[in-house]
Amino acid sequence: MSSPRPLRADAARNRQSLLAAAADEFAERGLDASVADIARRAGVGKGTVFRHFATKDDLLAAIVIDRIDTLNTVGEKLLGAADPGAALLEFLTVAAHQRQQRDLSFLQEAGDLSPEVVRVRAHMFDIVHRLVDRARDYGVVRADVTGADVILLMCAPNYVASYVPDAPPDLWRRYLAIIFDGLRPQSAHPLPHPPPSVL
Amino acid sequence: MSSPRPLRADAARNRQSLLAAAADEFAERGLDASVADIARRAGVGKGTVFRHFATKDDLLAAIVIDRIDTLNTVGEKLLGAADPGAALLEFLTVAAHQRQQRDLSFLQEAGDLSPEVVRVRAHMFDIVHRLVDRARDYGVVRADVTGADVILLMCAPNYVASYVPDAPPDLWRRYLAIIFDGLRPQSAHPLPHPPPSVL
DNA sequence: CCATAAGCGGACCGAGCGGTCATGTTATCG
DNA sequence: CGATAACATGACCGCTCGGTCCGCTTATGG
Repeated sequence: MSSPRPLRADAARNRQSLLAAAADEFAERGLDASVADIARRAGVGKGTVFRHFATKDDLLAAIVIDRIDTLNTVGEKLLGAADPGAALLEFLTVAAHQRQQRDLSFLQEAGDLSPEVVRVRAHMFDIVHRLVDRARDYGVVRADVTGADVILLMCAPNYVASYVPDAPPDLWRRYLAIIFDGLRPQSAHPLPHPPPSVL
Repeated sequence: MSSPRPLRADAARNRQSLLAAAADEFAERGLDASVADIARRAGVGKGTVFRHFATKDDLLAAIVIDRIDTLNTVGEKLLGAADPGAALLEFLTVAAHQRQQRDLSFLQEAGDLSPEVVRVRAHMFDIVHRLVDRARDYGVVRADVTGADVILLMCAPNYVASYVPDAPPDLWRRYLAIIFDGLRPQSAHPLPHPPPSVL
């Protein structure tokens, strides 16, 4: 599984610099941040980027996989929490907090996503489904909402907040709260469209 | 105000073809649809695009202005509706229905937006604020939600629905309903962040 | 300390973009 | 109908992008 030869010391350092720089750059300028800018920010040459990541998408995938993985770890723990409603809200908070400023839209760009991304993403989807099921049984999520709905709504708070020019960094919390209130049974009105089957 | 010379017949035809083609192309491929593709779709040369619209952004602006304008007309009428709650929901439905498939994100790209866009957008913002105020007084929108909140949340349903690969064209209605339920007083929990002041 | 392989850098490439322009075409009107 | 101004066209320009490649540097193990 692990590579037979460990990385050289400087190579390992550069790899970390690159991941950090890329995460920042993607966060600030969206997914069309240029590889050259990322390299400059990391203090390395452009060639070095492609030595570590065969393609720009691979670099993005590495970041995304890391984020989803830590999110999954949080999710697994929350599956055992005492209050399933608070657990779901906490999970969504961590998720939104993680991809700060800009959505990395790792769900998009269908077709050309690596098997590894597909794997961790599927794992995350499963966790969300179970968190939602528990919260629904517990009575804090309305009966007609599915895990797929929550997965889709998960990125909305960051997206919405990104529209205000100099947004305070926690503005997304406000919209997460509003959307979460929409998931509760108390205000539930009949939904005009069935949930999506896939995801 | 109006141009002194009317357009020649063929020029007027091409202009309409271009607007329609651009609207379709932007809807399908987002705002990085190429001018060349738009021209091909409209059945004209690339140079013709720039004869009618000095820049790609101007073309986008023309579409956006038209859409916001018709939305504003609907909004004005709804300001006099009997049921302010239904009026607000109807407005949001029309808004979401209009920018089908993809968000044109006319709020973004701050800085380089034409004065005309700023004008009609400001008008729309005013209408939303009044619709929300009326709905709040009527008791169908929670006390701690502002017009700015609704403006920001307005594009979310389309955004959310755009993530599912082969989404049914009306899926956004489901998420508009959920988000709208989040705006109702029945499920309101305290919001963790103040509303944005601008907009 | 040296030999060597791993790693690095940045000039370079082809593709695609928004936008321009000289040349050819056509609607319009006296 | 003919003169002319308005219009259309697509080759072309400059630019930026993701990705390549080869000559140079440097960490590493014996």
